[in-house]
Amino acid sequence: MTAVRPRSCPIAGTLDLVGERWSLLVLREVFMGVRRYAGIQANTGAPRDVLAKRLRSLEAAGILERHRYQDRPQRFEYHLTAAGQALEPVLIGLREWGIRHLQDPPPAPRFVHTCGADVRTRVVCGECGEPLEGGGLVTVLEESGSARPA
Amino acid sequence: MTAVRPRSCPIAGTLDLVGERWSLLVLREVFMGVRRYAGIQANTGAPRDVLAKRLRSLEAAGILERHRYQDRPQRFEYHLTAAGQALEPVLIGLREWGIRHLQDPPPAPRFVHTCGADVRTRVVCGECGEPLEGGGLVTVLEESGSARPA
DNA sequence: GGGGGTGAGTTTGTTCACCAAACTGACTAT
DNA sequence: ATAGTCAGTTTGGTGAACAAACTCACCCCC
Repeated sequence: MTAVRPRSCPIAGTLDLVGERWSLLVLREVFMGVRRYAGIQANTGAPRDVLAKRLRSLEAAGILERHRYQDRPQRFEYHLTAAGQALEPVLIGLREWGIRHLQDPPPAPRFVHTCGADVRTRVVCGECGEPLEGGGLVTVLEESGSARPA
Repeated sequence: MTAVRPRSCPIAGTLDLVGERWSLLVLREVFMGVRRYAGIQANTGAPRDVLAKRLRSLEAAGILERHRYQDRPQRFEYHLTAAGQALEPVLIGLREWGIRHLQDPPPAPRFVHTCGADVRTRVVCGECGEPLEGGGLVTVLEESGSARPA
């Protein structure tokens, strides 16, 4: 029996925070400017109790901030923190993949540059900035020091 | 009561395929060159039955392909299709976010350029290629035609 | 002041997926 | 013959998700 030693890696860590069923859809809405409970609930379809729980956990993770915009009754808006904003490439990556690879791509909310064109993600070398189009990428396993081609 | 009309969008569609708890971790392993059941199970920690289910659904989604590498007993390896390869920016985006924003970032498997440097994602304009560093991005809601700043 | 509506949840009861652990079947190694 | 591996499948229990109803604090309008 091979020992089960789940890799602790930043991908897993990030998914612990935003990898649950509704979290990224909640973030999609906030990115689109829908900041209040009712709108997020209507546009995602998340059950109300689950949505409340997700909003709390995204807040606890430092991804959303809750701002009171009225007292009596207290009402809140959810805003992205800097860390939340930094999830934009993930959402855009998911969107881009869906547009290209889903069997029957649904209409896509557009994320557009100020010049009017759609944005897209690109994987680049962190140092020289050169784009990697599938090739030239190697994964290195830290624990063993061995490298294998992707 | 606001009517619940879940947005059908490519982000949601993509998450229907890879948004479940273990799917992206399975893909991480395959990207890292771990292609067999036992290795994927050990490195992700996914329960065996759930892993079997996820491998089937990723195969059905056209993201993985099952290749028989021996008969008697039949044994399989899981390989990325072109569509699966195209999820690379999402994984790299999650990894990059984790490295920068997790409270206590775990050691990261490296995704390196052939020049030896870590890769990263960049959001660029699909047309002019100009990088967008947080600014200059607008979300357009197709259904209403209204635009709001992100 | 009574009736209807909204916004943001919480409560309730059921169903379902996840989970760990045990089991299977076909093999290999000693 | 015994033990071990690989790739699952089966089993039974538990927690989470789910839909629907309910709550609470308001506002509006007649």
